[in-house]
Amino acid sequence: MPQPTKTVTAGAAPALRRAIEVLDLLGSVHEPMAAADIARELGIPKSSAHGLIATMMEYELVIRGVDGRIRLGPRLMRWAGGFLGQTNLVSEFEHYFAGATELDDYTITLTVLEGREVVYIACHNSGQPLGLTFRIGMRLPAPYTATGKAQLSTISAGELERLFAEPKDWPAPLTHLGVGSLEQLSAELDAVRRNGYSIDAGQVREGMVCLGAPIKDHSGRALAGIAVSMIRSEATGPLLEALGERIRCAADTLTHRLGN
Amino acid sequence: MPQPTKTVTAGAAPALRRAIEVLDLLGSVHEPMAAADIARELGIPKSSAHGLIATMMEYELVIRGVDGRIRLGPRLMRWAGGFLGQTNLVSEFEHYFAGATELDDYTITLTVLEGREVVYIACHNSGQPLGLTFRIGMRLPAPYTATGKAQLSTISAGELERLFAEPKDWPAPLTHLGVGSLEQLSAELDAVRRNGYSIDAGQVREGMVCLGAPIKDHSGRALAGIAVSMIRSEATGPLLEALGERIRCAADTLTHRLGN
DNA sequence: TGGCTCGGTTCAGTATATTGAACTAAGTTC
DNA sequence: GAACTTAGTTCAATATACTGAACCGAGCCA
Repeated sequence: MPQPTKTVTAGAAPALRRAIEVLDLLGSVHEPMAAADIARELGIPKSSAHGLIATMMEYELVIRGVDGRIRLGPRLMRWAGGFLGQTNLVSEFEHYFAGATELDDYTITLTVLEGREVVYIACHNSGQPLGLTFRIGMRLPAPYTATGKAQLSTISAGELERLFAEPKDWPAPLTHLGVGSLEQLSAELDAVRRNGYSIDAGQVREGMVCLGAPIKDHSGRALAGIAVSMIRSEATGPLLEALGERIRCAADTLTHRLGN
Repeated sequence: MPQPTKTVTAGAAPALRRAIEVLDLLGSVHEPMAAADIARELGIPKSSAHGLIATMMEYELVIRGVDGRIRLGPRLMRWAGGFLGQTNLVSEFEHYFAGATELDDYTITLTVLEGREVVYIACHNSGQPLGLTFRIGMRLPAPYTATGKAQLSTISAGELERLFAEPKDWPAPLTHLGVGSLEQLSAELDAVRRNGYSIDAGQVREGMVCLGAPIKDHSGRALAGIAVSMIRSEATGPLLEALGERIRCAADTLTHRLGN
């Protein structure tokens, strides 16, 4: 009975799978696409794409612009609102940092891990210019961000390997400091586990330093990550260590408040 | 050939339709559900729900909590980010109101119309307590909100009737001031078209007054709505009129900046 | 403890969703 | 302005996804 091929069981709800692919595609290119382009890009028959997109339009998952091209629709915002409302992560985050006045001058962010990327679900941008304003819904490559490394430090070596073994799995570096190998990443994650907090020193943006820590579920796996960001010139040794402790402590408190 | 029943063509991509229903359901109840509950609630066979949910979990559209119950997953945030990034509505909004310092003390919101509701896609909450903090992803019934009325004022009478003809179509009022009939609403929308801005005086929250205006596309149909909110005691006649003009002017400018 | 309820999972048969091919229409090029 | 390319749409035939029924297993109550 050899059938060990881990084929992705492509035999259930194909319409749904394809719809997901369409939405991912539209989300990754940053402009609308013609229906025929979508079909070509995904390698599905034109007629199938046609029917699928018609149904998706009916529900406003996608909308057709004035030029006839397809773009993401507002229904997606409704679901995102449901996700944010269902998890109390965001409200706990808001509440906690509303009370942490000594961090008021820093930019604080909350993300969830999504594949090889982190997605920002809450942001407190301080007045201080970092060369980057975090926004809800924004995505960045996990291995370069502080929140991403914090979350990756809680998954198993096997899972990590599955995510980042191949060079093609690696997102393009954002600065010349981007890590590039599984060994390097996994050594760094060891350090994260030892210290209790993660560091991104200029891997996302030149001149920006971020410290992150994971919020964990009952099993110890990361549910989300938080980070504090500052400009490089401010990131002196003692302050860095103090803030690292601070963010680790914040993550632990939030982990606890969420019942874990 | 009598087959005039506008049956919702339930013969295309049923898996997708059902997945949408599942996500809507999970988004509307504010807690996780057991798979069997979902099947019962939607009136679909248990086995179908099982297969569907398995596929949805594979893509992290939904996730299974520690108690085995199903909740919305983080993938939805990614799509929302795509939607927000694709439209420059949000960035134009941010940019415009960042420069409008005379409105700094007011709460300003941006919504899109989604069926009978508006969804908040950007919010500037002022310090002033309104008894309600607007949050991204939040939904409110369109006919009670200023942004909703502003957007409804741009659709045809026929469409309006299709949305709100039946009493059962009306969302539950949020305060004792909620409108309740199509006639009343449509008279109010006439006034909105005359004045150029819409008013919600205590229909969303007792003691809160909001003024809204529509951002339009090339055809004159609303693309989004913006509103300014204040507490009732502040909403004196002259100020109200000035702010109404201001928000209408802001909406027109944004309409123009978006190329319409 | 033993029976019962209810959630989750599996599987073969059939109702039906997908698709290849054919067609229209609109833009583009020479 | 005519030929060509390409997007959008339609439809019957068939490959296949959904379903009903049956099977586990855990929790609950008497």
